Amino acid sequence: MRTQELREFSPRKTPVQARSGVTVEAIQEATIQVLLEHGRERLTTTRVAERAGVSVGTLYQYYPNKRALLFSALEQHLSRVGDAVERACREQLHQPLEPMVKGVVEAFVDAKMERTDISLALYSIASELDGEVLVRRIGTRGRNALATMLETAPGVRFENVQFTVMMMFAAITNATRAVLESGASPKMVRMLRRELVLLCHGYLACSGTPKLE
Amino acid sequence: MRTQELREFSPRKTPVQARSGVTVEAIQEATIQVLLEHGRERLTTTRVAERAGVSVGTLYQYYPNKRALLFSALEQHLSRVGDAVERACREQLHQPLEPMVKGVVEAFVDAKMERTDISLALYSIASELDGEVLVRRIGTRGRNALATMLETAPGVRFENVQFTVMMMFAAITNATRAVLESGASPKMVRMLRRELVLLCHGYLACSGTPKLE
DNA sequence: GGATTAGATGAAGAAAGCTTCAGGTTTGGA
DNA sequence: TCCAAACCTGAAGCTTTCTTCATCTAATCC
Repeated sequence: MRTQELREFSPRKTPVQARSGVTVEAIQEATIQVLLEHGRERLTTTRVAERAGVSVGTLYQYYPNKRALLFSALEQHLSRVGDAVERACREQLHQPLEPMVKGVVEAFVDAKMERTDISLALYSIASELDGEVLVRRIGTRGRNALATMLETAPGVRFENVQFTVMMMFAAITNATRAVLESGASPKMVRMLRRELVLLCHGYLACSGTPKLE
Repeated sequence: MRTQELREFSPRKTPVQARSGVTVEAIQEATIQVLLEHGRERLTTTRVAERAGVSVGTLYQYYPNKRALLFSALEQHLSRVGDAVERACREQLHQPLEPMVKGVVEAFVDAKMERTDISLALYSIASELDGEVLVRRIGTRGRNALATMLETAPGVRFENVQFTVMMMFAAITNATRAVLESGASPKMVRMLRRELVLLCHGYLACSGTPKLE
């Protein structure tokens, strides 16, 4: 499954000359734009190509099929966010709960808000069959990093870290989504950051039990 | 938009005889089954009809088009959940925070778990263009009920109830979704209930400020 | 029991979109 | 300058799916 998936979605040709590099980037950007403007239902390869200023044939030289196009967009975005979260978790090892939460929330929200248009556009394709796989894969990566981090928190122990992390992760991702979908004004984003820290920290404080070192 | 939407999605014919009532129910059930088995991408009207044991023509006598079929399924489910939440909120007016949270969480989780297959199947179509509208509409209903309830909590005041509720709502819905998507074993569901109460109550306790009556 | 209405059928028309491929253009090195 | 490789084009084939409608069967009422 894994190999087949890679074969089905891997690019046909890697850009060599500069112009094709430009072309691929134009296609990627056009994918997002079309997704935002017309929605997933009405995203067609022809329309994406048109928007990118190239012909359909060109699109098919770099992506073996339509799903690969969407898959690639989602993959790029998700791994960027996943990396940011993992990095934040690594940096907060052995810190007290509060900075841990703050670091992770900050990293996640920042990563999502860097390109709000991309984040928004991709929600709709994340529910596609192949998208789900990616979301789950990267989600697991993030949750594992979170769990590992939490276990190093001094003075606290969690009964079931996996579950606790799942709850926290669900809250963080969906609250961020809600803010994105309601416009993501700077004020909203500021509130989101603050309230997410409150929520997660409050939860962890209730959920964890004191531990004697 | 509202009228047109109603026209486009409203049934063509209302069942009169008993046998057609059975037919419509079979179609509704088949929709869920096909959604679960094949996914939204490969849900076709022909397949649904086949699964329901009727012909396509019959399906089209009760639903003007494919989207109406999905819309109807989602609508039924969402309003059932929405009603449950509204009822719970009404019942907990003027109660302390803890029972409020408990009541709402219980009601929501119960409603979602009553038919886990339906809940699961519908996530994929909630992101359809028309689905989003419904989700938002019912979501707003739920959030308003929650806000109204919270404002009657004795001894607490919230700076920005709307935002607080949005956070809580996002956490509740997505944590439930995560549990559903990972199988929703009875043990998991029990933990979900408990942890959601912890999370929400912890958050509200941190977020609210004491109020002198 | 005959007429009227409700319900069911499924082949076929129509539309839409994905993908290919034969042939053209541009680039860059020899 | 010339050629091979990289790149681009877009009309057309192919497939898939939605939706209709002429026709048939079953139920209901008088």
